[in-house]
Amino acid sequence: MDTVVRSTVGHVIADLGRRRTYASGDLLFVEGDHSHNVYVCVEGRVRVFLTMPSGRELLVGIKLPGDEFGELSALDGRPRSASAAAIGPTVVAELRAERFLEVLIDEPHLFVAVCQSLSAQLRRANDRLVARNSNSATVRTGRMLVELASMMMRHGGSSVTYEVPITQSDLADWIGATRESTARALAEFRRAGLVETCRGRIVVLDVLGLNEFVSAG
Amino acid sequence: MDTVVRSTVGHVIADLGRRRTYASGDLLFVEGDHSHNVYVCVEGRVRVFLTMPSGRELLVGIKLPGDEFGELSALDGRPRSASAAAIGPTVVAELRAERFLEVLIDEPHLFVAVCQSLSAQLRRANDRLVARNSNSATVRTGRMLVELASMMMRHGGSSVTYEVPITQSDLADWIGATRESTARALAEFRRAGLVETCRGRIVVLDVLGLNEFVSAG
DNA sequence: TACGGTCTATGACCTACATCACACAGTCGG
DNA sequence: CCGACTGTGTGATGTAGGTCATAGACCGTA
Repeated sequence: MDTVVRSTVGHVIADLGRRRTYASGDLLFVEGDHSHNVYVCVEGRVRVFLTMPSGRELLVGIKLPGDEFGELSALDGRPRSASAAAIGPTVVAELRAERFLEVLIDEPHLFVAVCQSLSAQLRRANDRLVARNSNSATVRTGRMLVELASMMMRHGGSSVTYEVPITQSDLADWIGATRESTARALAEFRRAGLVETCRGRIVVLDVLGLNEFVSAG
Repeated sequence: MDTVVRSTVGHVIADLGRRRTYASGDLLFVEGDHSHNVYVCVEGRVRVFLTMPSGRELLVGIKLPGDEFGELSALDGRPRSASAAAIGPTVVAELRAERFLEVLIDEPHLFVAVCQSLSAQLRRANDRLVARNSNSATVRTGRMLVELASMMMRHGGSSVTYEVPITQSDLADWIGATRESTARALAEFRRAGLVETCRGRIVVLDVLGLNEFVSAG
């Protein structure tokens, strides 16, 4: 039920919006921009991230096909609070804020869906705030890996092991740690036989085990 | 304009809701609760906070008269993501989620306001995430003090110096640091002649100076 | 006015992590 | 096949800030 409603928002944007294609790494918008379009991911993946003064990035979400993003600026008209970039070749649908709002006003049930999406993001942000303050870098690394593995699962990963296509630098940026700390955490997981690492990707051999590992201590 | 719209949401809740009075420290709801009421602060102040595994708290917002809160659970029906407690004697209006949603569906422009409120919270959460990763405890302490002083200003503080009625433990919990770190930061500010400290309150002698202090380095 | 509770202040550690530094392994273009 | 580049793996070292310990100030209350 929930997903039906949510996908409807995506569908509306997909139906009314203009298709756009991006190559890997292309930026859809950048933190501070005064653009107010709203997007839905149609094909591929989009990463939404904050840039810290140090220049490092901090992942706030990965958008998969059907997920909408960029609503914040569309809703309140303020500058972009985050940047968005394509992970691999990606197709999105782009809709102007004015049109988006018109549709929402016409269809209050879509408004509920949008609010729920915002709520989910807010809950997630709070979780991360707590995680950052209470978990070690190792635990955060493991948690993020489990999360990414689950995401792969959701999107057609069928094997028992999950290949997460990501560099250690990205992973580090995303959990708010250094590349080195992340590498050390991965080394720990590797020694425990939970993951394998190679250039550009991490293979989670035992998702449950990894989850256990970072839950217990 | 923005505030007019926002206050309307508050007014609706205040008009339709049931008045409730709380004493200092009383809990309105607790993280994990399955209640779904939405609130507006009518008189006094409410602090909304997360509880970390360590038992420490983390402030996510202070609600002043006119501010609504508790919308998340009302909107998505999920358990409370945070706890809310009265700071000093407080009056709020409480409205059932179902009624709240009915009104929103009837009045789409209120929906926009709610979305904007959620957006603002999300932006704020992101800011804190970045702050936590890039600023020292001292800087965060100072920033929070400046913010609290401004809040006092907004609410009738008229003098050049601002008395922030808060214990160091609370301040520490709110910025995600220990009481000791916060005390040391305050000692630094005190030596610089920017603040004075006494039992249960901090007097900001020079808001601009403090702001400068934590902005520059 | 003596006592328990709460708040402030500060010193002495000690760990988690960032920083720096370097070596090595894929991958790509010429 | 050979640099150049990008990614990985790990040691050495520094440090911010957490933890622990202690002491004094302030406040309510019996």
